[in-house]
Amino acid sequence: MSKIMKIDPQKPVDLSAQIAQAIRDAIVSGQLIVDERLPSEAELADQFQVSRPTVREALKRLAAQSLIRTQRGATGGAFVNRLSFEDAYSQQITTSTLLLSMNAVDFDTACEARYALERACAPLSAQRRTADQLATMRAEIFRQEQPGLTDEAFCASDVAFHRALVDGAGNPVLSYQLAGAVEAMQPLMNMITFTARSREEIISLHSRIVDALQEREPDIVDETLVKLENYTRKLAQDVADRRKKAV
Amino acid sequence: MSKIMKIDPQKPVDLSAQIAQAIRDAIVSGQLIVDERLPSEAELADQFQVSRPTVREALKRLAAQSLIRTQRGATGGAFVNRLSFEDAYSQQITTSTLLLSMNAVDFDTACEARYALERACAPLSAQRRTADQLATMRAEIFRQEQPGLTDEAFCASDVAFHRALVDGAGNPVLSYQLAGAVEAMQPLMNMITFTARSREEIISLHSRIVDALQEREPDIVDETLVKLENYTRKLAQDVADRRKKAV
DNA sequence: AGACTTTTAAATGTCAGACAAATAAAAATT
DNA sequence: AATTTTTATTTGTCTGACATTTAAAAGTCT
Repeated sequence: MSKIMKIDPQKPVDLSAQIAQAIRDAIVSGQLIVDERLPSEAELADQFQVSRPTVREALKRLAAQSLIRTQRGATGGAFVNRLSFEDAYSQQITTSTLLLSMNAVDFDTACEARYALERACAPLSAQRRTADQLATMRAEIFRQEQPGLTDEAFCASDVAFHRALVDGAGNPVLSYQLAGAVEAMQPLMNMITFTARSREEIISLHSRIVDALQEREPDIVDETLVKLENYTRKLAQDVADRRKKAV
Repeated sequence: MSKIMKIDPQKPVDLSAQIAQAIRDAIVSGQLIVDERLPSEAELADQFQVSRPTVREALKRLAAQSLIRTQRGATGGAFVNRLSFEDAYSQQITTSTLLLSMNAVDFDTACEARYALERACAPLSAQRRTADQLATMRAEIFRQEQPGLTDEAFCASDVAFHRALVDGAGNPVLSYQLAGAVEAMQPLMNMITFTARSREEIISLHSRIVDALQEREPDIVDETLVKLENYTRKLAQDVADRRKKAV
């Protein structure tokens, strides 16, 4: 392999991290292309003048970022992985969720971002939504109406509803970008206890959204999302208030 | 450590990947909290009944996802890492960039998503922008006006301009979410050759945006972003047309 | 007693060497 | 020609050892 990748053993950075960074740089820069095979672990160890276990550790770093996949066998090895929308989606959700919880992001901040971004989809979703997506949204509304549904399941259904709404925009980049925004809020939403009355209100707003999408009326989608945001914020505020009172 | 984490050696998944997943699940679920120390490598090897190198590989997977950080020494070990906005930002940019390039996402799709999301920031940015952010945007406009600036530098300045615009919304979750959208397009934008005339037009639109932000006029920000999107798309289309002609 | 230096112990980082498991391709067999 | 077996190569995992780092403990000096 003629790709130029270097590490500096004098640097106060672990060798495995340096090797991983060098390979990542080669991937990001296009020097290593999708499905291309990397040299074997033994060859990489030679090239970087380190031991094989150190190379393995570097490769595990890359695998954890979905940048490579490995395969055993005669024609095995490490290959540059095509980062799929699915992988990216999943990473996005985990990252967003941790980001919010670890940094104690408050409900209002998260809610504001989520609805701002979701409303950005409204025009495209009104234009491009498919019958399947409408059906998904209606199925989720139906689920939300079921008696005895736990709050957790209600929240999960809410997420599914909004995902279908976002997917209606027919832009995979948008769907990916919004994956975190919508799903990261689930833990925060799980703090809310949804009374029969609040569920009814949310379901009513969901229905209005799906109707407006069907009729291709983005303005109504947008203003209903605003209403939904305000209502959700109020519910969260009620929870916070009740907590203050209980202390 | 009383945290329940299990792996199944019969599963066709690498042991190190399973161990990493078990620890990640414990972090995501809140069982392991920020700054908490994990057991030593030797202890983990005991607990999971694997060798220490296998534990190390698992820990490298987690480190690559910024979920843990390790430290040598008597009181060293692996600690649950607080995922910072900076880390998340950086990951987001890398992921988004690779996603677009590896999946051959076309310019229009990426552009559409980016501007839809950016326009979602307009009302908040108009409301909350600071003098610093305005100054940053004006500095970037000044840079863009400089003669002899390479196209690459022009694109980088464009990114910096739009980042300041997004940061003006004063919502860190929004800034994080949009990091990918704005920066991932840089490689795509780098394909465009900006003539003096096109730069002039872009700079003019940038100026109008920053003026509208200063005057807190979100509608003008919005419609100018639409113009910018259309103009950018046209430039990219011109490049594509020229490529077709050259074949 | 306080400040400074040295030693200690415990952890991660790296290495060498060996064997196991998986896998496709080549060779042998039917 | 189709099927089975063998081969070669790779990754996956292990054992064992040593190096480096680091904070804390112990020792020394003023």
